[in-house]
Amino acid sequence: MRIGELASATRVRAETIRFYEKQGLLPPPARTSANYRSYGTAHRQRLSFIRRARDLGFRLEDVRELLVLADDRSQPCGAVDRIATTHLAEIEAKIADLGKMRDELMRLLGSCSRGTVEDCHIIETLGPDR
Amino acid sequence: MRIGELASATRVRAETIRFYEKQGLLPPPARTSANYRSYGTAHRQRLSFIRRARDLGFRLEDVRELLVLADDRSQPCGAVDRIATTHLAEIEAKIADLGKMRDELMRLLGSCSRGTVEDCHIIETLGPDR
DNA sequence: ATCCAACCCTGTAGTTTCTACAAGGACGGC
DNA sequence: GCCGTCCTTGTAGAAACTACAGGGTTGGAT
Repeated sequence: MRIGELASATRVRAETIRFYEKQGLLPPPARTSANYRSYGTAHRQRLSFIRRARDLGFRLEDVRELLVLADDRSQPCGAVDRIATTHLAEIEAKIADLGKMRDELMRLLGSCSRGTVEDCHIIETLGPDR
Repeated sequence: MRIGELASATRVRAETIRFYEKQGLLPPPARTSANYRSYGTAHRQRLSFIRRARDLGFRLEDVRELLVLADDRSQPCGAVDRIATTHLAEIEAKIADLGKMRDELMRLLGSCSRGTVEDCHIIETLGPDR
Protein backbone atom coordinates (compact mmCIF):
# COMPACT_ATOMS: atom_id res chain seq x y z
CA MET A 1 0.00 0.00 0.00
CA ARG A 2 1.09 3.55 -0.61
CA ILE A 3 1.46 6.22 2.03
CA GLY A 4 -2.01 7.68 1.51
CA GLU A 5 -3.69 4.36 2.02
CA LEU A 6 -1.62 3.65 5.11
CA ALA A 7 -2.51 7.10 6.37
CA SER A 8 -6.24 6.53 6.13
CA ALA A 9 -5.94 2.97 7.47
CA THR A 10 -4.23 4.20 10.62
CA ARG A 11 -5.62 7.73 10.82
CA VAL A 12 -2.06 9.07 10.85
CA ARG A 13 -1.33 11.78 8.30
CA ALA A 14 1.12 11.07 5.52
CA GLU A 15 3.40 13.88 6.67
CA THR A 16 3.48 12.37 10.14
CA ILE A 17 4.34 8.95 8.73
CA ARG A 18 7.32 10.45 6.91
CA PHE A 19 8.25 12.25 10.10
CA TYR A 20 8.20 8.98 12.07
CA GLU A 21 10.39 7.40 9.43
CA LYS A 22 12.89 10.24 9.74
CA GLN A 23 12.86 9.80 13.52
CA GLY A 24 13.61 6.12 13.13
CA LEU A 25 10.31 4.94 14.61
CA LEU A 26 9.10 3.37 11.40
CA PRO A 27 11.59 1.51 9.17
CA PRO A 28 12.01 2.86 5.64
CA PRO A 29 9.74 0.82 3.37
CA ALA A 30 10.47 -0.52 -0.08
CA ARG A 31 10.01 1.86 -2.99
CA THR A 32 8.14 1.47 -6.24
CA SER A 33 9.80 2.22 -9.56
CA ALA A 34 8.44 5.75 -9.24
CA ASN A 35 10.11 6.09 -5.84
CA TYR A 36 6.82 5.88 -3.97
CA ARG A 37 6.91 4.31 -0.50
CA SER A 38 5.38 0.83 -0.47
CA TYR A 39 4.11 -0.50 2.86
CA GLY A 40 3.10 -3.95 4.06
CA THR A 41 1.19 -5.40 6.99
CA ALA A 42 4.11 -5.17 9.39
CA HIS A 43 4.35 -1.46 8.75
CA ARG A 44 0.67 -0.96 9.35
CA GLN A 45 0.85 -2.86 12.62
CA ARG A 46 3.85 -0.93 13.81
CA LEU A 47 2.25 2.38 12.94
CA SER A 48 -0.96 1.39 14.69
CA PHE A 49 1.10 0.57 17.75
CA ILE A 50 2.67 4.01 17.64
CA ARG A 51 -0.69 5.66 17.23
CA ARG A 52 -2.26 3.83 20.15
CA ALA A 53 0.69 4.67 22.36
CA ARG A 54 0.45 8.33 21.31
CA ASP A 55 -3.27 8.29 22.06
CA LEU A 56 -2.34 7.22 25.58
CA GLY A 57 -0.06 10.25 25.75
CA PHE A 58 3.31 8.48 25.62
CA ARG A 59 6.12 10.66 24.31
CA LEU A 60 7.89 9.53 21.17
CA GLU A 61 10.95 8.59 23.20
CA ASP A 62 8.78 6.31 25.31
CA VAL A 63 7.18 4.89 22.19
CA ARG A 64 10.64 4.15 20.86
CA GLU A 65 11.47 2.15 24.00
CA LEU A 66 8.14 0.37 23.98
CA LEU A 67 8.72 -0.68 20.38
CA VAL A 68 12.09 -2.18 21.28
CA LEU A 69 10.47 -4.10 24.12
CA ALA A 70 7.60 -5.26 21.93
CA ASP A 71 10.11 -6.56 19.41
CA ASP A 72 11.98 -8.68 21.96
CA ARG A 73 9.18 -10.73 23.43
CA SER A 74 11.41 -12.58 25.93
CA GLN A 75 12.22 -9.41 27.88
CA PRO A 76 10.71 -9.16 31.34
CA CYS A 77 7.64 -7.01 31.48
CA GLY A 78 9.11 -4.77 34.19
CA ALA A 79 10.51 -2.18 31.83
CA VAL A 80 7.13 -1.73 30.20
CA ASP A 81 5.56 -1.41 33.60
CA ARG A 82 8.10 1.20 34.66
CA ILE A 83 7.56 3.36 31.57
CA ALA A 84 3.80 3.20 31.93
CA THR A 85 3.89 3.89 35.66
CA THR A 86 6.10 6.92 35.23
CA HIS A 87 3.85 8.17 32.48
CA LEU A 88 0.77 7.67 34.62
CA ALA A 89 2.34 9.72 37.40
CA GLU A 90 3.04 12.54 34.95
CA ILE A 91 -0.51 12.49 33.70
CA GLU A 92 -1.85 12.59 37.23
CA ALA A 93 0.40 15.52 38.08
CA LYS A 94 -0.83 17.35 34.99
CA ILE A 95 -4.45 16.67 35.88
CA ALA A 96 -3.83 18.04 39.37
CA ASP A 97 -2.22 21.20 37.94
CA LEU A 98 -5.03 21.76 35.49
CA GLY A 99 -7.59 21.13 38.23
CA LYS A 100 -6.09 23.94 40.30
CA MET A 101 -6.20 26.25 37.29
CA ARG A 102 -9.79 25.29 36.63
CA ASP A 103 -10.86 25.95 40.22
CA GLU A 104 -9.17 29.32 40.31
CA LEU A 105 -10.60 30.34 36.95
CA MET A 106 -14.09 29.31 37.98
CA ARG A 107 -13.73 31.33 41.15
CA LEU A 108 -12.68 34.37 39.13
CA LEU A 109 -15.40 33.97 36.54
CA GLY A 110 -18.03 33.49 39.20
CA SER A 111 -17.13 36.86 40.69
CA CYS A 112 -17.30 38.73 37.39
CA SER A 113 -19.53 41.75 37.90
CA ARG A 114 -20.00 42.34 34.14
CA GLY A 115 -19.07 45.98 34.57
CA THR A 116 -15.98 47.70 33.21
CA VAL A 117 -12.41 46.57 33.56
CA GLU A 118 -12.13 49.18 36.29
CA ASP A 119 -13.77 46.84 38.76
CA CYS A 120 -13.11 43.54 37.01
CA HIS A 121 -12.19 40.93 39.55
CA ILE A 122 -10.22 38.94 37.04
CA ILE A 123 -7.92 41.78 36.06
CA GLU A 124 -7.79 42.84 39.69
CA THR A 125 -6.61 39.43 40.74
CA LEU A 126 -3.90 39.34 38.14
CA GLY A 127 -2.34 42.65 39.08
CA PRO A 128 -0.85 44.96 39.98
CA ASP A 129 0.09 43.66 43.45
CA ARG A 130 -1.69 41.95 46.22
CA MET B 1 16.47 47.26 39.79
CA ARG B 2 18.50 45.10 37.42
CA ILE B 3 17.21 42.06 35.62
CA GLY B 4 18.46 39.58 38.21
CA GLU B 5 16.69 41.34 41.03
CA LEU B 6 13.48 41.57 39.00
CA ALA B 7 13.84 37.88 38.22
CA SER B 8 14.00 36.83 41.84
CA ALA B 9 11.27 39.30 42.85
CA THR B 10 8.86 37.78 40.33
CA ARG B 11 10.25 34.24 40.11
CA VAL B 12 10.62 34.68 36.34
CA ARG B 13 14.02 33.82 34.92
CA ALA B 14 16.11 36.58 33.41
CA GLU B 15 16.13 34.82 30.03
CA THR B 16 12.36 34.71 30.10
CA ILE B 17 12.15 38.41 30.95
CA ARG B 18 14.28 39.21 27.89
CA PHE B 19 12.11 36.88 25.85
CA TYR B 20 8.96 38.71 26.98
CA GLU B 21 10.56 42.01 26.03
CA LYS B 22 11.36 40.69 22.57
CA GLN B 23 7.76 39.50 22.25
CA GLY B 24 6.50 42.96 23.15
CA LEU B 25 4.84 41.88 26.39
CA LEU B 26 7.13 43.90 28.60
CA PRO B 27 8.21 47.38 27.43
CA PRO B 28 11.96 47.89 26.99
CA PRO B 29 13.27 49.45 30.19
CA ALA B 30 15.81 52.23 30.59
CA ARG B 31 19.46 51.26 30.43
CA THR B 32 22.36 52.06 32.70
CA SER B 33 25.59 53.51 31.34
CA ALA B 34 26.86 49.93 31.07
CA ASN B 35 23.82 49.04 28.97
CA TYR B 36 22.20 47.04 31.77
CA ARG B 37 18.40 46.97 31.85
CA SER B 38 16.99 49.10 34.66
CA TYR B 39 13.48 48.30 35.87
CA GLY B 40 10.99 50.18 38.04
CA THR B 41 7.84 49.34 39.92
CA ALA B 42 5.60 49.44 36.86
CA HIS B 43 7.75 46.81 35.20
CA ARG B 44 7.60 44.59 38.23
CA GLN B 45 3.83 44.89 38.40
CA ARG B 46 3.40 44.14 34.73
CA LEU B 47 5.67 41.13 34.93
CA SER B 48 3.83 39.84 37.99
CA PHE B 49 0.61 40.16 36.03
CA ILE B 50 2.09 38.09 33.22
CA ARG B 51 3.34 35.48 35.63
CA ARG B 52 0.00 35.10 37.37
CA ALA B 53 -1.79 34.79 34.06
CA ARG B 54 0.73 32.17 32.93
CA ASP B 55 0.23 30.31 36.19
CA LEU B 56 -3.45 30.15 35.28
CA GLY B 57 -2.44 28.62 31.96
CA PHE B 58 -3.24 31.55 29.67
CA ARG B 59 -1.32 31.54 26.42
CA LEU B 60 0.97 34.48 25.75
CA GLU B 61 -1.42 35.75 23.08
CA ASP B 62 -4.18 35.79 25.69
CA VAL B 63 -1.88 37.49 28.14
CA ARG B 64 -1.16 40.12 25.53
CA GLU B 65 -4.88 40.82 25.15
CA LEU B 66 -5.45 40.82 28.89
CA LEU B 67 -2.69 43.38 29.30
CA VAL B 68 -4.30 45.67 26.75
CA LEU B 69 -7.60 45.37 28.60
CA ALA B 70 -5.96 45.95 31.95
CA ASP B 71 -4.36 49.10 30.58
CA ASP B 72 -7.65 50.59 29.41
CA ARG B 73 -9.72 50.47 32.54
CA SER B 74 -12.87 51.91 30.97
CA GLN B 75 -13.34 48.93 28.65
CA PRO B 76 -16.29 46.68 29.41
CA CYS B 77 -15.35 43.57 31.28
CA GLY B 78 -16.91 41.28 28.66
CA ALA B 79 -13.75 40.74 26.68
CA VAL B 80 -11.92 39.59 29.78
CA ASP B 81 -14.78 37.29 30.60
CA ARG B 82 -14.76 35.84 27.09
CA ILE B 83 -11.02 35.11 27.12
CA ALA B 84 -11.23 33.47 30.52
CA THR B 85 -14.33 31.44 29.64
CA THR B 86 -12.75 30.11 26.46
CA HIS B 87 -9.61 29.25 28.36
CA LEU B 88 -11.60 27.48 31.05
CA ALA B 89 -13.31 25.35 28.41
CA GLU B 90 -9.94 24.37 26.95
CA ILE B 91 -8.65 23.40 30.35
CA GLU B 92 -11.72 21.30 31.04
CA ALA B 93 -11.35 19.55 27.68
CA LYS B 94 -7.73 18.82 28.47
CA ILE B 95 -8.62 17.46 31.89
CA ALA B 96 -11.20 15.18 30.29
CA ASP B 97 -8.66 13.91 27.74
CA LEU B 98 -6.06 13.26 30.39
CA GLY B 99 -8.65 11.57 32.56
CA LYS B 100 -9.38 9.09 29.80
CA MET B 101 -5.68 8.39 29.37
CA ARG B 102 -5.29 7.91 33.10
CA ASP B 103 -8.20 5.47 33.30
CA GLU B 104 -6.94 3.43 30.40
CA LEU B 105 -3.39 3.38 31.73
CA MET B 106 -4.57 2.31 35.17
CA ARG B 107 -6.57 -0.47 33.60
CA LEU B 108 -3.51 -1.66 31.69
CA LEU B 109 -1.19 -1.42 34.67
CA GLY B 110 -3.66 -3.26 36.88
CA SER B 111 -3.61 -6.19 34.50
CA CYS B 112 0.18 -6.44 34.36
CA SER B 113 1.11 -10.02 35.08
CA ARG B 114 4.79 -9.18 35.79
CA GLY B 115 5.89 -11.90 33.40
CA THR B 116 7.69 -11.40 30.14
CA VAL B 117 6.73 -9.14 27.30
CA GLU B 118 5.37 -12.24 25.62
CA ASP B 119 2.22 -12.04 27.68
CA CYS B 120 2.38 -8.40 28.67
CA HIS B 121 -1.09 -6.91 28.54
CA ILE B 122 0.20 -3.45 27.90
CA ILE B 123 2.18 -4.38 24.82
CA GLU B 124 -0.62 -6.66 23.77
CA THR B 125 -3.11 -3.82 23.92
CA LEU B 126 -0.92 -1.54 21.86
CA GLY B 127 -0.42 -3.93 19.02
CA PRO B 128 -0.33 -5.55 16.56
CA ASP B 129 -4.06 -5.56 15.77
CA ARG B 130 -7.18 -6.09 17.72
C1' DA C 1 46.17 47.60 41.64
C1' DT C 2 44.61 43.33 40.57
C1' DC C 3 41.85 39.45 40.58
C1' DC C 4 37.77 36.74 40.57
C1' DA C 5 33.06 35.43 40.99
C1' DA C 6 28.89 36.82 39.82
C1' DC C 7 26.35 39.48 37.13
C1' DC C 8 24.96 41.48 32.55
C1' DC C 9 24.85 41.88 27.17
C1' DT C 10 23.54 40.00 22.21
C1' DG C 11 22.44 36.48 19.21
C1' DT C 12 21.61 31.82 17.87
C1' DA C 13 20.19 27.13 18.26
C1' DG C 14 17.70 23.53 20.53
C1' DT C 15 13.47 21.46 22.72
C1' DT C 16 8.69 18.59 21.13
C1' DT C 17 5.54 16.90 17.71
C1' DC C 18 4.11 17.64 14.21
C1' DT C 19 1.99 20.89 10.16
C1' DA C 20 2.31 23.63 6.11
C1' DC C 21 4.10 24.90 2.27
C1' DA C 22 7.09 25.05 -2.29
C1' DA C 23 8.51 23.06 -6.36
C1' DG C 24 8.44 19.31 -8.87
C1' DG C 25 7.40 14.22 -10.73
C1' DA C 26 3.72 10.23 -11.50
C1' DC C 27 -0.65 8.15 -12.52
C1' DG C 28 -5.46 7.28 -13.96
C1' DG C 29 -9.42 8.59 -16.41
C1' DC C 30 -11.61 11.42 -20.13
C1' DG D 1 -3.01 15.74 -24.01
C1' DC D 2 -4.96 17.42 -19.89
C1' DC D 3 -6.67 17.59 -15.18
C1' DG D 4 -6.92 16.35 -10.57
C1' DT D 5 -5.00 13.70 -7.27
C1' DC D 6 -1.33 11.44 -5.48
C1' DC D 7 3.59 11.15 -4.46
C1' DT D 8 8.70 13.09 -3.69
C1' DT D 9 12.23 16.13 -1.07
C1' DG D 10 13.41 19.83 1.80
C1' DT D 11 12.58 23.78 4.68
C1' DA D 12 10.16 26.75 7.84
C1' DG D 13 6.89 27.60 11.47
C1' DA D 14 4.26 26.97 15.75
C1' DA D 15 4.65 27.64 21.70
C1' DA D 16 7.18 29.14 25.25
C1' DC D 17 10.87 29.04 26.64
C1' DT D 18 16.02 27.20 27.70
C1' DA D 19 20.83 26.82 26.95
C1' DC D 20 24.75 28.11 25.34
C1' DA D 21 28.79 31.02 23.18
C1' DG D 22 31.54 34.80 23.44
C1' DG D 23 32.02 38.70 25.25
C1' DG D 24 31.71 43.26 28.85
C1' DT D 25 30.77 45.14 34.05
C1' DT D 26 30.64 45.31 38.97
C1' DG D 27 31.99 44.98 43.54
C1' DG D 28 34.45 43.01 47.13
C1' DA D 29 38.73 40.71 48.83
C1' DT D 30 43.57 40.54 48.65
